[in-house]
Order: sequence, then structure tokens, then C-alpha cells
Amino acid sequence: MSTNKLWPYNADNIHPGFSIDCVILSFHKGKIKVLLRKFELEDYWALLGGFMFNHENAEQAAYRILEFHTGAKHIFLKQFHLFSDLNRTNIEKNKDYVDRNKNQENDGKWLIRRFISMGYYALIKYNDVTLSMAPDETLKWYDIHKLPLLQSDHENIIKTALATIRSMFPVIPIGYELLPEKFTMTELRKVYEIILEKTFDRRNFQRKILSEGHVIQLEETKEGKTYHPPILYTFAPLDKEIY
Amino acid sequence: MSTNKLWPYNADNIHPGFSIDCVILSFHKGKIKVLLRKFELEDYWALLGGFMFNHENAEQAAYRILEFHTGAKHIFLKQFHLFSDLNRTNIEKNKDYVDRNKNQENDGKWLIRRFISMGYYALIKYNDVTLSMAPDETLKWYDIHKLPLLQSDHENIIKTALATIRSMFPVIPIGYELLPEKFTMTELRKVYEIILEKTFDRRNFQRKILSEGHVIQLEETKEGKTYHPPILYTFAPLDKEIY
DNA sequence: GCAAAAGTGTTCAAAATACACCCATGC
DNA sequence: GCATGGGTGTATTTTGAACACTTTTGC
Repeated sequence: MSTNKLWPYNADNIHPGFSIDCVILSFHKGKIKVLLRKFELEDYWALLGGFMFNHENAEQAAYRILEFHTGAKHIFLKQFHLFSDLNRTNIEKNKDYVDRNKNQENDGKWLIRRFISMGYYALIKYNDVTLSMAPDETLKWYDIHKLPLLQSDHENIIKTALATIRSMFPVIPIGYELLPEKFTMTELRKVYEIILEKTFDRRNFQRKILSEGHVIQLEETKEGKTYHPPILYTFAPLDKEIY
Repeated sequence: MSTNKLWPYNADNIHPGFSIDCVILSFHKGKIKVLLRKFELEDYWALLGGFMFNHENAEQAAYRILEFHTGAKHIFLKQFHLFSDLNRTNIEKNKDYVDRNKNQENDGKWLIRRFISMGYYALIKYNDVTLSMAPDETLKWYDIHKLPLLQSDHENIIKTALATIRSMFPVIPIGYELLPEKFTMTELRKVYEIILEKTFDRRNFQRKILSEGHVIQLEETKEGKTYHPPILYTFAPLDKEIY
């Protein structure tokens, strides 16, 4: 695949007027982060996205985009909303983009039209990601509470993704997907607190989580803190789960 | 609008390769029903669907389709899933359909391609509907547990809609949308039981519903049954609701 | 010595569940 | 007279919520 993002897509190999945007979330140092991209010469950040080839369905396209940039496979990925407002596509901005990237083989005219976009959210362990950047782009994890200036409706897409995850709680195995194999009870609680936008009593939270049986206590403690190291926990094997 | 369903849509006025399918649900005589359509000369039923004009977004298109066929406005309508599998579009069937309906102004070639479809579910009061049928089509309410032979992946779309509604319970005001203004506690319980696929203890159900405060008891009883007429209930005004 | 992080139990209130009998009518 | 549908209350269990003190170390 070329480093020019226009390259893999052209008028003949993609489904017309349809794009995919991925809200890729992870947990790192007590914060939930979203992966964003900025192209050179542009002054706003954007969700990782792309188009659906004629030979794949939307899920496959979303997985492809995700794996290409994060190197991770078997990512937890769900569609959550189709964004189709007329003013979400900024045709002028697309024209500027095409002007900068067009070439003989691909005049980019297919991009000068209204696009509807399927939103996907992905939950991924921070350490499973190896960012893969083309020379003309920068990828960066942003705290979901400290977002930079975003392209078109992408801030709304992120907010909608978070609202969806919140509303699907506890059906979505959010801790399981976001935390590393071994984690402390405080880390798990932080994930819950950030997503649900509320705080939990430490003791009640721990009792409830352990009573559900999906989380089991290990006999290890977290290294690095020499004074009163917290106990580590892990998720029970999936075949014992309700998920 | 013409009676020919191909008429309103053509290659220039719709968003390409994109359709909308509506799972329209209502409650009647103790059963949850879905509204289906059958065209003359075809041997399968289908969800009510259509395409998105270039001047509208997907929600507007779904509302337009819904209102056109049911005569009802302000319908509760939510998108729930994008169906994009490669084999969901039966190109040959579309060709047959085009052959039967094409004319000079509209050759129907725009229909001979892969379509992705956004699924919407609608909840509507049975008595609010006045079915509006073109001469070449039949509309009919089917018990969701007794579906006829359905076009392409439409059975899957219906099942996915019901699973979505179930998983969103109790966020979706399902009783409020499906029941008439005045209803009995047994009718409300039936709606819950069918959607959630479980039974509830009559007494506990009633206590719980009334304790939530969204349903209030009227001083009327249901007519027609002369012996021990059930008490009627209604939903509290929306501004007191959590919805 | 004090702020920060983590370990640990009990009590009370609220909610969910289980369960049985009576009444009026149609047939 | 019996089957059907509908009205009503209590006791038990389970779950959720509130709440405080101790330990160890870094600073």
C-alpha cells in the first residue's frame, strides 16, 4: 500500500458515497484515550477512517483500517451509528484535499460528493498497539476529555460513541477489552468511572465485581510501588463468562 | 407520486448503493406485529423500504417512507444496524424487478448493483395506522412469531431489530409507543413478555410498574367485558418521565 | 508528621421474588 | 359448577448503599 492515502481507493474499487470512521479507545495511565490522525498541511485532527472496497462488507473494512494502523488483530469492534446529515461532508475541504493528492491514475473526483459514514467503536489494550504511520500523517492518543480541534462532525461521532457505550453498559465487556491481562482493582474502577461518569465506593465496587465471578484475584502484587503494592486481578476465562 | 415504485427514485436523485429498511412494529390483540409488503408477481414479502434522496438524511428518508405507507407522523424511529454483506443483494432478482418496472425515463440500471441497507425500527400504535397501498402492492401486519417467506436478508433484519430492542430494554419506551392511550395492565405485561421472551408474575409486575410512576391508574374499566372488567391505565405525561 | 494509596466488614434500606385466595361472569 | 380473567398483600431473599480505621511509604 502506498503512503498516499488516496492511493488504495478509487472510483471503481469502493462503494460510492460511503465511508467508515473508527473511534478507537484504549486505557492508559488512568485515562481513556482515543486514537486520532492528522495529515500534514491540515490543521485539524480526525478519526481513523476509510472506505469500503467492493469486495468487502463494512465490518471487514473497519477491521482492515484498524489493523493497518494499530497492528492489532481480533479487536473488539462494533458499529454504533450512521452519520448522514447533509452538512457533515465539507465538499470544499474535500476538494482541497483532492487537489493536494490527486495524480494521473486517480483524479479524486469520486471524493467530491456527499458521504455518509458508518461509525464504529473499537476497544483495544493500549500495549497491543504498534502505531503505523505514513510519512504524511501523525497518529496520537488523546484523552477523551481533552480533544483537539476535530474535522467536520468527528467530535460528535466520538461523543455519540461514548454515549452508546455508556448506554450499553454492562453488556459491553469494556474492562475486559481495555485493560491488560493483569490489572488492579483501582484501574478497573477507573474505567467504569470514566465511562459511566460517576464515582463508586471502593469497597462496594470491589465486592460487587468479585461477587460476579468474572474477575479473579491473583497472588501477585503490582511491582514498582515499594510501599503497599496493590493486588493484581485478571478476568476469568471467557467460557465461564456471560459475554 | 406514481403507483410505480420505481418512479420516485432514479440514478440522479438518490444516494447510490444505499437503501433503508424499516421494521415497523405494533401491538394488536395480544401479539406484536410487523408490517410487511408484497408486490404483485413476487412470491416473497419484504420490509417497507426505499432510498435516500440527495436532499435528505437517512432519518428523514426513513420517516418519509414510514409516513407514506402508514399515514402516521411523529413515529418513534431508531436506526439499529447497517447491513452490508456482499450476498445480501440478489442482483438477479433486482434485474427481474427492473425488467418489469423500467420505462423510458428511468431505465432502472442504478438498481443493478450492490446495496447496503440501514435498518430502522419503528414503534407505532396499531390504531394510528391507515395503510396506504399502491395498486401493485399489498401491505399486511404479521405476527412476529409467524413470518411468511421473506426477501433476501429481511428475516435477519427483523430478528436483529427485536434483539436490539430487547438489549436496549428498558431504555426504549416500548409500552408507551406500542399501546393505545388507555390500556390494561395485562396488555402492558404482554408487551414486556413478548419482547423480553419471559413471563412475569402478575402481582410483582404490577407493583413494579406502578412504583416507577410512569403508569397511572384511571378510574375507568375496559368496556365490552361485562363480568369483571379490568382497570385501565395510562402513561404519565412525558415531562414527568425519564425518557 | 502528613499526605497518598490500599487493605478490610458491618449495618441498613431498597428491590426483587415467591407465593394464595377471592370474586364475577360465560358457558 | 367450573374455567377464565382479574383483583389484592405478605414474607423472604437479595442487592445496593452508606460508612471508618489501619498500614506503609514518599516527601
